[in-house]
Amino acid sequence: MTGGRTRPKRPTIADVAAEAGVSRTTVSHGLSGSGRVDPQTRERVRAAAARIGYRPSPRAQALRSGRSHVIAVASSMHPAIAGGAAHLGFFMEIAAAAAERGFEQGYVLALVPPVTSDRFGALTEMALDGVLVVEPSAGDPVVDRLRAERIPFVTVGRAPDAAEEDLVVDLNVEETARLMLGHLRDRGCRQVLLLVGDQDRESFRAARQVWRELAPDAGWDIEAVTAAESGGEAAGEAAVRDALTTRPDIDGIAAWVDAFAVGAVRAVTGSGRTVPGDVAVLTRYDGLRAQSCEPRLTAVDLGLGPIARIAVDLLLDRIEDPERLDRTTPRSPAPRLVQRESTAS
Amino acid sequence: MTGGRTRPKRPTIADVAAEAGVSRTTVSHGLSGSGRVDPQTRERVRAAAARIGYRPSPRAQALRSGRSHVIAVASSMHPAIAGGAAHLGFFMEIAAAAAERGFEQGYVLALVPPVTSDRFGALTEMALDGVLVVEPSAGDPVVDRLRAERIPFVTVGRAPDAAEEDLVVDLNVEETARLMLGHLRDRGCRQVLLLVGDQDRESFRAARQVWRELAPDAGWDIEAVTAAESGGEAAGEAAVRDALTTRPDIDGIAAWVDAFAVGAVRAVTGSGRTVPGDVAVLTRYDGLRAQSCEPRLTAVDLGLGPIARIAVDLLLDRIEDPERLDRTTPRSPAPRLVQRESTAS
DNA sequence: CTGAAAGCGCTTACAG
DNA sequence: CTGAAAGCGCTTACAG
Repeated sequence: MTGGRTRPKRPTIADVAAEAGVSRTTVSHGLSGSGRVDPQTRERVRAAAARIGYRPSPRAQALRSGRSHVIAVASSMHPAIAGGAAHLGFFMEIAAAAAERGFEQGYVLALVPPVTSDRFGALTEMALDGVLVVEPSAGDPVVDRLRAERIPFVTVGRAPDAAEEDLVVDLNVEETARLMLGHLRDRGCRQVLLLVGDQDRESFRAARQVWRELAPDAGWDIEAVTAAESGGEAAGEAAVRDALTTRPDIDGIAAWVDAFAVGAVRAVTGSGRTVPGDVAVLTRYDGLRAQSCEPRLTAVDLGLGPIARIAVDLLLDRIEDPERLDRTTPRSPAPRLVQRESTAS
Repeated sequence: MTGGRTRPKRPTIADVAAEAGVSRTTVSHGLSGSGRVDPQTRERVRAAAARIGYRPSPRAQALRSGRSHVIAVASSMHPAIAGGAAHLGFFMEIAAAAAERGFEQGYVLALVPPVTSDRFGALTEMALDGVLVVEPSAGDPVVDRLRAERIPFVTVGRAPDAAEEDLVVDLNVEETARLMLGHLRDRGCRQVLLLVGDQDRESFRAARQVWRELAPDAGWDIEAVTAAESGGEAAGEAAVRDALTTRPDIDGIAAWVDAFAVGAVRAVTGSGRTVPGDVAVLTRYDGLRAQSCEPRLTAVDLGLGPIARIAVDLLLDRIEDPERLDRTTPRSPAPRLVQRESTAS
């Protein structure tokens, strides 16, 4: 008993085999339930495994099976938007729900932080079985990378340049746009400013399209305005400040990004106007930003939780059967307008 | 050329060896930079690898090295608190910062959702190199599990029953308690109610202790009140409603959980009193909840981002050198009181 | 400087 | 029903 005690190595399947007096094959079958094993033998194997505290090595299983049981959620959105000052919002809400669903199914969900393109390589250095991509833009670098590396992925929201074979969970962008812009119209807004991000995303496209549909009858004639997604609240504020100078008749603002909406309120207030008295403001994503803004913002409940779950299930289907042809996606929950003070009449 | 095209298998190190006309050993050395390889040979290997699009298999590397390069962040806090209605808050703020730091270091961060104890087994079925545990309670089941499985972990905040050898990043609980309760005292509160969660956490202990220190001089004589962490805002509201009935002289409330603070404000308002006119309210964590509450809540900026980074670095040190004895932890940033309307004089 | 061989810990045809 | 053997794709002593 001289010499330091060596750290006890964790038992392997060979140890169980020795303990139970059977082969490794039989241990594997006995423990996993695959193949036919005599019930008595199986019981012996189980007991032996329990006795020595055996737990199969996930790393070995991963190599053998090609599955790491790790999925990830990624976004090409700029950190200022994806995370926000307090690192919260759209992205994290999806991540939290996806993590929960994944865990239920035996997968762990990794958070890929918003990174610059030179770090995308790292994405494929990790053993990811699949990836959820949140609101991809046209030519999204994350999507490109995933496609090139043949890593299964599902987009939450359709990329404007989505390929036929891409798996997509719809964000109901058109319906959402109708809810928002229809609300401003019904409320009687005479001149509605549309404020979207500078990336080419499907939700922005839908916003523009629906705006154009409604504009003629409603008498709206302002061009949509764009703000840098990387600019966050300040960018939204600047854009609206400029717009109000050029077009003092604006009495409604639909800001597609919640950070922009907060900036929009500041710009309106800063110009001596009131919300909603002089200008009504609403935004798409009903997160804490919308709820914490003063006044509280009318926004859309997109059902991000259920949507994230659907996306995870779809991704796991694809991972577990990469050849399946069925690409029908369960319907996403319908978006719902949550009216608050910012558009009160 | 009959038969369907078979899916091209991704190249392995053997393919590179063949392409470059060297052994697998040399490819491995050449690509990783380990061992000595003739520069010319190395270049040939690099070129061959690039030509056939070789990427080392992370799963094989994981088995060989025992490192999956996946770390996780977990919490035993109840979902209602850890996640909250919109799935945000304390936990996610730490997760976001930790994910960023981990990614920089070549690790991916997984989100372990708040789960019931019967699912903790799943924790060890995943190939995790290490885990960050957020604010463990005494007897925390996640910590127990990790210890039993010898999985490296770092706690963010000290467990009341932390072992000597545990790695801990301090949350400065005592300093935080002094900031909060000192502020209420300095503001002139005559009777301060302390509201903490029903789990045994270090931060709650510090709150009680500092309260007891200040109470004699300040003339405070109410026992601290506890609310079920699983009850969220409603639990906080109920607890404060009861307290106000028994002790109508309460003019200050320090709610250690932000959800409780929101409930506290409701209870105060619901009793016909005003915040901060009749009762001042403050809370520990300065998240969106504190900022979005009406009125906005005085709270403490704990520096969760920097703290999460420190925790990740500590965890990776431990993972990469499990035997190291040095347990000194970098100092966490000092907490800072953020004064808002809820405690205005 | 280069390579043959062992081995990380499993699972899965394949024989018996 | 049970087991010997191959193999997933690497890396690392060890020889040469």
